[in-house]
Amino acid sequence: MNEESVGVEARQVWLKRIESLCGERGLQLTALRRQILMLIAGAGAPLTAYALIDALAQAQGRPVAPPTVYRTLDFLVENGFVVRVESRNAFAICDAPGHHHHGVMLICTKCGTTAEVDNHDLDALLLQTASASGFRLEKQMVELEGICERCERLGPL
Amino acid sequence: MNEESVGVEARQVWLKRIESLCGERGLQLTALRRQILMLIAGAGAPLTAYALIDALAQAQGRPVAPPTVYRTLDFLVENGFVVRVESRNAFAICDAPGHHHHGVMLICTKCGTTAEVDNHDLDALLLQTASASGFRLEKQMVELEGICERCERLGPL
DNA sequence: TCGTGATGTGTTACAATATATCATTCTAGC
DNA sequence: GCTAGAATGATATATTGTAACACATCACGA
Repeated sequence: MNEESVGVEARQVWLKRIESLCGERGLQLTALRRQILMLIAGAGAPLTAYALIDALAQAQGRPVAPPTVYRTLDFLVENGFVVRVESRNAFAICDAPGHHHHGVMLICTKCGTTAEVDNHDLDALLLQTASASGFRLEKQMVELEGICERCERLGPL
Repeated sequence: MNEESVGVEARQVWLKRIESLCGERGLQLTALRRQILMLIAGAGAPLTAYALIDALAQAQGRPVAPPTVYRTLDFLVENGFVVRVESRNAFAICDAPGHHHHGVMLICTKCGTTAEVDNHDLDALLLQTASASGFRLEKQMVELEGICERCERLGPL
């Protein structure tokens, strides 16, 4: 359906980055966590927890229970390695790993791919918008749905 | 837990506005739809579908099945009378009813209340951010979590 | 008047997403 | 090796959402 979202080499670089962050922070990048990271990175689009459960069961030849996967996802999200796409109940790689998520998620309704973009002005404006209402901002979620460039080019159908 | 989000009179005005929009557009504001609108409007915070199911069962003295409620919510969301809060799987009134939702949702993590604010600059910036990536924007979801002014004033606890 | 189609609601069954709880295993550091 | 904390396994269940079909109502033209 989709080409892979990141090339194999890019994925390796990205994983290295996460490994080193884990080193710095004293976090354990266990086999399971690594495996889930690579599954998400290798998918062309965000994966749901249950898609991961299936993929893991496939890969390991035995069932993996939901709590196991959700816990791992919690870890990955908390540490900014993965982002939860709220409007899809799915998880995507965070391509500025380690920062707490702070970007805009562009979600193509045709092919399902997502792209993350950062925009400092936008962040500032969101903060200002919140402050103007006396609201102390702690976490932002910006998800935009539409048609990605590639699908737009490929035309209708 | 919460005071009501809108006073009774304000709620009436708001319902009138929706009634007239339905008139203009040839939509039927049936008893069930009206009842669900009022339940959402009367709650201090967004309601989940199942909270509505319970409330309706209470009010009507007989069970109401999920599809009934979800269909009604679909109608209300499609027509811009209610907004779905993605990060909470819940539904809140849209206080510029009839426009397709386009605002920023401020969600207090302490008391659970939400407030909707519009910001034209923000919309423009989002559109620009999407365009810059060749993305054709169709729908935006901006949800900000934090502490609302009231909870901030009332202090820790 | 009688269809007939469009719309809204009821009902049953089930699918998909997520969490609570307790048991077990692993690992780092002593 | 021991032990405390972290990570994972396992079972059960809670929460959120849909598919599919039946029934009811109403407007409108034959």
